[in-house]
Amino acid sequence: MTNAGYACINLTLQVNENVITTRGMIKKTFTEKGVQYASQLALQNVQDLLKVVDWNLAHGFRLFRITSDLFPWASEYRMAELPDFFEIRAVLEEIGARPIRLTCHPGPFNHLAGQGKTLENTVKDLEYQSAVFDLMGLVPSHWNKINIHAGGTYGDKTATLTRFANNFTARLSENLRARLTVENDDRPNLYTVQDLLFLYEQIGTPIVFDYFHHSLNPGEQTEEEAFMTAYGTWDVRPVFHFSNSRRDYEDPKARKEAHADWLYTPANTYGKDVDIVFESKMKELSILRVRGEEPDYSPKMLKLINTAALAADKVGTTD
DNA sequence: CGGGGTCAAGTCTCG
DNA sequence: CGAGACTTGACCCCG
Repeated sequence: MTNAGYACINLTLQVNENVITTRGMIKKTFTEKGVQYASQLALQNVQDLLKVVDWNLAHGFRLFRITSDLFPWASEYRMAELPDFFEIRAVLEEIGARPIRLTCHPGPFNHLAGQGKTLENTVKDLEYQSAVFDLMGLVPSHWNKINIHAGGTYGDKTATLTRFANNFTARLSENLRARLTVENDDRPNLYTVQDLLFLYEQIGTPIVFDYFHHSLNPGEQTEEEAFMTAYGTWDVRPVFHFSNSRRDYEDPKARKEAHADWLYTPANTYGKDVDIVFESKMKELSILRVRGEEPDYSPKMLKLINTAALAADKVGTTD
């Protein structure tokens, strides 16, 4: 079976009930208010994450990518020193016990092949993500993937991926190593699925196949070939990413890398069982629409949907 | 209290 | 050579 999931934000809860999991602050505020305030925000974030997870279960979603911004300024303290740590941990444990596959996708600043401070920051950020999963009580495996891009090429893909592999082995904890995956990039100078196969051979990191990125940066492989290459690197059911092009379906002037608000084409899974995170801007609503399960929208939601739907409707009528 | 300018991090691309 | 983008806009100040 294929589970459908989406990334980070539940629009239904956000718009109607102000449920958000990414409360943060700018540097100035952190300097002024410190870990005390970070703790408050983190507690509210995890409490809201529990609501989102429960909403997902109530609506048939058993896959969800959590935000990597649950803990503001996480690199500047250890979670255990937060004033609200015990309460936060209790909520995380509750989340981890729910029957849903949780993943995360740390930011574009993570470069495991980087050097100096770049590498230090990367290790810190990735270890923090892994520690969150540990606190949730999740057994370390690719089931709960921590997925990143390989990062820049520094002018030499092979040398860079070799550095990535060395740092992976030398610098990361066992639990993090068990969770880390890499994803193919959308730009021709960055990494294709075929490029990333090198990493799999070196250190066994599975490849997250992103259909849309592949279409923009296919390398030598067809979609089916890249899909199968990535599929072969997994030791549990894979998680792949899917979205449609905003330029092709909603706005001819959009950047070619932009994701569409809605979903327009099915993902071909080539007869395999894979879970898919749909990276459409309208989040869970786009999946409900494909399923033909349009809920009764609140006036606030209708306003949001009408804004997003404009481009989509245009495509429909000019076809 | 709503709107707009601004915001940690690395690298690459585009204008 | 600076802005914008990336997996996700939210924070904070000012009028």
